[in-house]
Amino acid sequence: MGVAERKLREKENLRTMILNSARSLFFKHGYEKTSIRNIADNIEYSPGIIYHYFRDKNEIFHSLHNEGFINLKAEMESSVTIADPMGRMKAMGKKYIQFPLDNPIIYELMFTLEAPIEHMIQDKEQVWAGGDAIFDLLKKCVRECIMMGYFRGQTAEATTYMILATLHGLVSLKISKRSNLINLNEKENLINNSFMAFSYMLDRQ
Amino acid sequence: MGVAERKLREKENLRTMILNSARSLFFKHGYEKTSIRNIADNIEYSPGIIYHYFRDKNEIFHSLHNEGFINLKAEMESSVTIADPMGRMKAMGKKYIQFPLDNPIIYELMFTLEAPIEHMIQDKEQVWAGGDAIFDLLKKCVRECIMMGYFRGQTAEATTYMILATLHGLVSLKISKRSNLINLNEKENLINNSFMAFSYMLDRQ
DNA sequence: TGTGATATTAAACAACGTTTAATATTATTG
DNA sequence: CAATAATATTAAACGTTGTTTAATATCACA
Repeated sequence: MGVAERKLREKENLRTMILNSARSLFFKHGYEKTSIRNIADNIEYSPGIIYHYFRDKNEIFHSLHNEGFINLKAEMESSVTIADPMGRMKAMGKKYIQFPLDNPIIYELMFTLEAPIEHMIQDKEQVWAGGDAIFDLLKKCVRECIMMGYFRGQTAEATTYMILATLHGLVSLKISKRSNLINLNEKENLINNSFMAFSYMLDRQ
Repeated sequence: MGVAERKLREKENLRTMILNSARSLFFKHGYEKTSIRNIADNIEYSPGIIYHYFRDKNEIFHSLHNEGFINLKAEMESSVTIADPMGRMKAMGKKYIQFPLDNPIIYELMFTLEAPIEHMIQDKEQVWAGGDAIFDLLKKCVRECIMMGYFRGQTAEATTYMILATLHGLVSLKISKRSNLINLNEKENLINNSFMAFSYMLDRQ
């Protein structure tokens, strides 16, 4: 039961406890194997309590997904000081790739799973703040690159989407366990080498 | 003694009926909202029967996933006649992109969802025939491109993985409903324009 | 001290994937 | 043709799941 012990402990923000608990359980056992009951057990409350702090499971996912975007953006912005637009682009690309390698579960929430998006649809939210922030960060950089003669004849938006797609593709094939299954001679550093092959092409002017 | 054969045929029929039913229900209502009971209802059998033809739900997913790879490969191979390697590469890229736009649910099974991969792991299958086939098709083309002076200093495997990642990224952002949410001035033909931006870079020699 | 608001829980609901044991159907043999 | 063996199919149950309900415990304040 654990109720008595729990009451002795400090009862602070339960909402935060739920999120922390959910996050760590998702990390440990994955999304599919973590239930509301597991989360409730973990914080030593009954399952029903979670619905006083979140409308449904999707809202938990949506919260963690937002959190992820804040962290990813911060990572990428650490390269903002690089003056050369193409150099900055590559640096941000590297930062982008590193994020899902360090936080695969959160990244899945941010870019693959339906749950956080479904929550937005139910809420009639039209703006995807997190995704827009990342896209705009890249787009600004692409615009500067175009002014320097890169991506001749291409629009900034299409180019940005293409770059984001490449970065996303590189890591999402890994996260979905596909890259491990492909028959390869050189498995070592596949993502990094592929990013280099991409960088080579980016340099075209 | 054609009895045994007829029995086998009937058995094959029901197996096929289950797959057809599953496929069409997934198309109509999506993966999460289609249950074993729905499939059984659809073919007018009891739910239990499905477990005489498939070990579990993952095996159904795995079967459809294999089917998808056969179709995708056939699509891409229709460009095999193009002599110029880079031209062939771009043509195959276009075919690749079109496939998930026409078959989003199946594509999700092929490259995103865990279920078919989990089935392979349980079966101790080491070889991902479908994925390998697509990768090899691209890799051959990349090798020829390299011989013609493209992708200087890059390995064929890393380059192939990069190209596959880009193609996959372009469509998977769409399938996961992310591309619709990004704030864009030109939503029209986003994927095609982005593929053109990619093609522009491919041409670097 | 008593009352009303709030926090929390226990219990139930319908649906899920899956397994079990029983039954219906078919094939084979005496 | 009848009896038995083999197979195909089902009904019912199990332990989950996310979520809702109504009851209860806890707390702030009159």
